[in-house]
Amino acid sequence: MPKLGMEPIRKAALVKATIAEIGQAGSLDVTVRQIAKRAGMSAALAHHYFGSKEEMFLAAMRHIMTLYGAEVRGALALADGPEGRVRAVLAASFSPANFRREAVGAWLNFWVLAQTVPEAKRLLAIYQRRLRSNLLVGLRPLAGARAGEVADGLGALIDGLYLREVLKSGPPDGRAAVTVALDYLRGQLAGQNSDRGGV
Amino acid sequence: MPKLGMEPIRKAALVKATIAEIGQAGSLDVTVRQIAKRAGMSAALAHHYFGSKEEMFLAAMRHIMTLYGAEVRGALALADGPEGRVRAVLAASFSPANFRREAVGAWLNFWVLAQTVPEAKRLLAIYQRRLRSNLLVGLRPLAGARAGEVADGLGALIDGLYLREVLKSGPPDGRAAVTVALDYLRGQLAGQNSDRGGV
DNA sequence: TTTTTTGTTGATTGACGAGTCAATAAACTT
DNA sequence: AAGTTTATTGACTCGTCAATCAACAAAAAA
Repeated sequence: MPKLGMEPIRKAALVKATIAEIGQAGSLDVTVRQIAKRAGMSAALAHHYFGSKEEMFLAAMRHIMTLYGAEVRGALALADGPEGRVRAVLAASFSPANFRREAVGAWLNFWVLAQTVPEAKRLLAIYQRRLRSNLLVGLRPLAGARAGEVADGLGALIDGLYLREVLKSGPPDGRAAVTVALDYLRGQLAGQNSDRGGV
Repeated sequence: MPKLGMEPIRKAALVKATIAEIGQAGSLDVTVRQIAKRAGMSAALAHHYFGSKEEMFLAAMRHIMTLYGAEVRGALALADGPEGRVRAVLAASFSPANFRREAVGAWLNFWVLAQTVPEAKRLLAIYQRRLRSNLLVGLRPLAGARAGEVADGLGALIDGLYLREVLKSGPPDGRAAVTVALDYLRGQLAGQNSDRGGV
C-alpha cells in the first residue's frame, strides 16, 4: 500500500521519536528499533531513510535547534527596546516548549554527542554563537563595552540552569529560571550607567 | 605471583582508569576491557573486584566528588572572611586539578548517568547540596536574606561554566571562569548593603 | 602439610544491536 | 504493458560486550 511522498513524513516522525526516546531514556543508548517503533515503522525503514543512527541523532539535534531558533526569532520580533530583546531571548529559552524534561534531556545528550561527533559539535557551536549574538543586540546599548562579557556569563548561566533542570523532580519552572537570569542581568548592569530601574 | 592486599590497589587503579577512559572517550560508551587494560589487568579481574560496570562508574563518581570535596575543604580552611570563603569555593571548583578536560568530561557524563541510575542521581544531589551550603556560609553575611538565591544562581553558573568548557578547544582557563563567577557575585551584592569595595 | 583464602585470566555464554539484503507490492512513467 | 521508482519489512550477518566459569597459582591458616 505504498503511498508516495512518504519520505518527509517518515523522516519527521523519526526525528520526533528520536527526541522523545532520548529524552525518556535519558541517554543516547536508544536502539533504532525503539525509535522506529515509536515512529510506527520498522527499523529497516528508519535505516532506509537516514542511513545511520548517527544521522538520526544529528537530524534530531538540528530539529530541536530549529524550533528553539524559531521561538527566539518570534519573540525577538515582538520585543521592544534593548531590555525587551534580552527578555525575549530568555523567555524563549525557558518557554514551556523548550524547557521541558524531554527536550532538556535531549540537549544534555547532544552535549555528550558533541564530544565525539564533530558535526554535533559544530551544531552546538552554532547554537552558542547565535545565542551570543542575539543577546548582544540587546546588551550592547545596556552594557556598552562589557556587553561581551555579560553575554558570555548569561549564556553560561542559561546552560547551567538547563543542566540543573535535569536533576530536579517535579515540573519544570521556567519562570524561576528567568528570574535567576534577570537577577544576573540586573546585577551586571547596576553601577554601569545611570540605569537604576527595572531591567 | 599473587601478592596479597591487591584489592585496594586494583580498585584504585580501576577507578582512575574509568575516569580517564570516560574523559577521553567523551562518553559512557567505554568497555570494561578498555578500562581494565588501561589499569593493567584483565576484564575478568575488574569484574571480580567491582561486580559490575555500573559499580565501577559509581565508584569513579564518588572518587571525583571526594577529590573535589577535599580541595574545597582545604581551600576553605585557609579562607579569610565571608568573601574569602566564596572565593575559596570558586578557586577549588576551577582549580587545574578539577577543571581539566578529562574531569570535566567525566562530570558531564555522570550527569547523564544520573538520568538513569538512581544512585548516581543521589550522588550528584549530594554534590549540589554541599556546594550550596559551602557557598551559603560565605554568602549569608554578604547577601543576607538573598543568600539562598545568590547561592543557587552561582551554583548554576558554575555548572554552566563547566558545561561550556566541554566544547571549548585549547587548554582550560580556570582564571577566566572564576572572573565570570566573581562578576556575578559583585553584581548580586551591589546595592544590597553599603559594600562598594572589592568582592 | 593439607586446607582455605586471595589473585588472576582465557575461554565461554548469552544477549543484543547496527546495518544489509532480498523480496513484495504499489504507484508512476513511457 | 513493460519498466522504473518508491515504500516496506522479515530475516540475516557480523560484531561486540557484560558477565560467568573453570582452572591455575601462591600465600596464609589449620
